[in-house]
Amino acid sequence: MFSLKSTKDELDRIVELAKRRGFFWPSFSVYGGVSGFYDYGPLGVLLRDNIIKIWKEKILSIGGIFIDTPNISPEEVFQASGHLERFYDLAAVCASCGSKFKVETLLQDNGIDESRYGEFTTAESLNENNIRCPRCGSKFRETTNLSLMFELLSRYGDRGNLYLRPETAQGVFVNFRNLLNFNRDKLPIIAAQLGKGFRNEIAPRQALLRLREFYMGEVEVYLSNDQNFQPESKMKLKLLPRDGVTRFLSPASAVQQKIIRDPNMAYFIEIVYQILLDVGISPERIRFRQHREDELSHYSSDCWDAEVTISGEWVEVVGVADRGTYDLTRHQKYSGFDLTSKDRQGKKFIPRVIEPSFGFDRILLASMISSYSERKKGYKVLSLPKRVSPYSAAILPLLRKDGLREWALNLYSKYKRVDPYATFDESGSIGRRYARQDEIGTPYCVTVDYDTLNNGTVTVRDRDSTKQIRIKSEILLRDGGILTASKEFDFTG
RNA sequence: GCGGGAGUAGUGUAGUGGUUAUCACCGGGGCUUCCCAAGCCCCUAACCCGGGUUCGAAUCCCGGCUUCCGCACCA
Repeated sequence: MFSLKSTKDELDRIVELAKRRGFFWPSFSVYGGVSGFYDYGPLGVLLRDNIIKIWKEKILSIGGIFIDTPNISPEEVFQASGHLERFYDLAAVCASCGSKFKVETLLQDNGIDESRYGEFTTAESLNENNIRCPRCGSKFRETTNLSLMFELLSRYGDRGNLYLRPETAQGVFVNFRNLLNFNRDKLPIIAAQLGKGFRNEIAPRQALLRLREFYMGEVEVYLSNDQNFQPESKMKLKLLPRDGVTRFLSPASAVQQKIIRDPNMAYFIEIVYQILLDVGISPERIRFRQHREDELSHYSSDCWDAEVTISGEWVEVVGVADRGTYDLTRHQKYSGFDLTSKDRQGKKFIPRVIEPSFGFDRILLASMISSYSERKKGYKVLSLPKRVSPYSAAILPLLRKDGLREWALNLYSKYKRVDPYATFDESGSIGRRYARQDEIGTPYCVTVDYDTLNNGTVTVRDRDSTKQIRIKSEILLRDGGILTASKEFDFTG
């Protein structure tokens, strides 16, 4: 997965810009920092919210509903989900070199049946069976739990521990009954949740690519037993199925050709693709890769990842997993609660679940990287889609004198009432201000100049072409502000 | 978590035992300027943290933290 890295690659460049301009910063840096955590700065918050809004509106547009459940969950949930079992790796620590190895792997490497796992939970048991450190050949000192879940110190009565959720999905599963009632017993249901997930990564790295606390948007699609979803568009996308042969197909033809087995999966792959394009990731950077059998997580029977190329690596930004009936079956078993639905004949069944799971921090990074380009002498431009950019417009006085500043400030305060996503800048030369706005992706700069004083017109500069038009300033003050007005702008002249 | 590199203003850097700690960009103020990081003047701002060696440490040593590269991990 990892490959060559140039001295100053695209990830480095974006991280440098992001830190400098206030998109994101490493957390707790005044105390030396803690790896795996990043703070969003003022521009990052706006950018992230815009990206999430696009996601949310797309999910709503296909009939989705949203819920919001706690970050903290009791042990029962993760016993049922299988996370406790799968997230608790036992590791052996070498007495000599201090290296840690998963006990499970050690057993495999020593040809010991893994079902005997329970016998090898202590360093003594490993040493007695002559299992030695693969690195230096020494004995093991101890075994420790490597938990990928954050466990809270506060316990939940005598019912076990509390954990920070490693995924938001479980909150949607345990609410299945409520969701079914809400939807008047009808399937399919598209139920989504935006929230944070927490994983105690061993080696978080590469800024927002691997965080310990991150924004997820998980969509749990409960399928009915008959009519569900069919892919529609003819848009072709890059597919890399398990056979390793890359194809360029629409999801619909991929189903016909049996590249994607299930039309529901294909439909959501299509939805995911549209969202990624809408937030500004260029199609050449996107592919959908099917997981290998041995790569599938404990709950899924099929999975297609949306991957984006960043600094020459393919990075997962969305996973579209077929979770089958795994989660509801488990929760029904562990809770004793009826989590079935009824088909038209009144027969009970547990619905199958398709899950598109979005990692917004990575999507944000991919969007920035994909939008980044340089003009002359290091002049940087973020060509983010208009609706994604932190600011919709910057209002600028050409000069600070002769009443231009006052005029611009007045326009700014009126403009903020129709569109609060605007900024004002009067420092430095006009060229410098255009450069600043280009660098943070502001699509339009509105400049108040001497003609404005005479006839109330302003210039509007387009970020991508740097061309300008002149319009009456009142046009900007209509509902929707500049993003609506811009539909009638023509910068080609 | 292991092994190896590296941590100096907001950003990128120079500095190999004694410097008012370099330079550039950014940022701020002023002059100028009727549209694309122009020019001139001024200013703010840094040696990751803790111990040690030394008369003296940004510099050498130890530990921690962070970061990068590789390995492992990424349910």
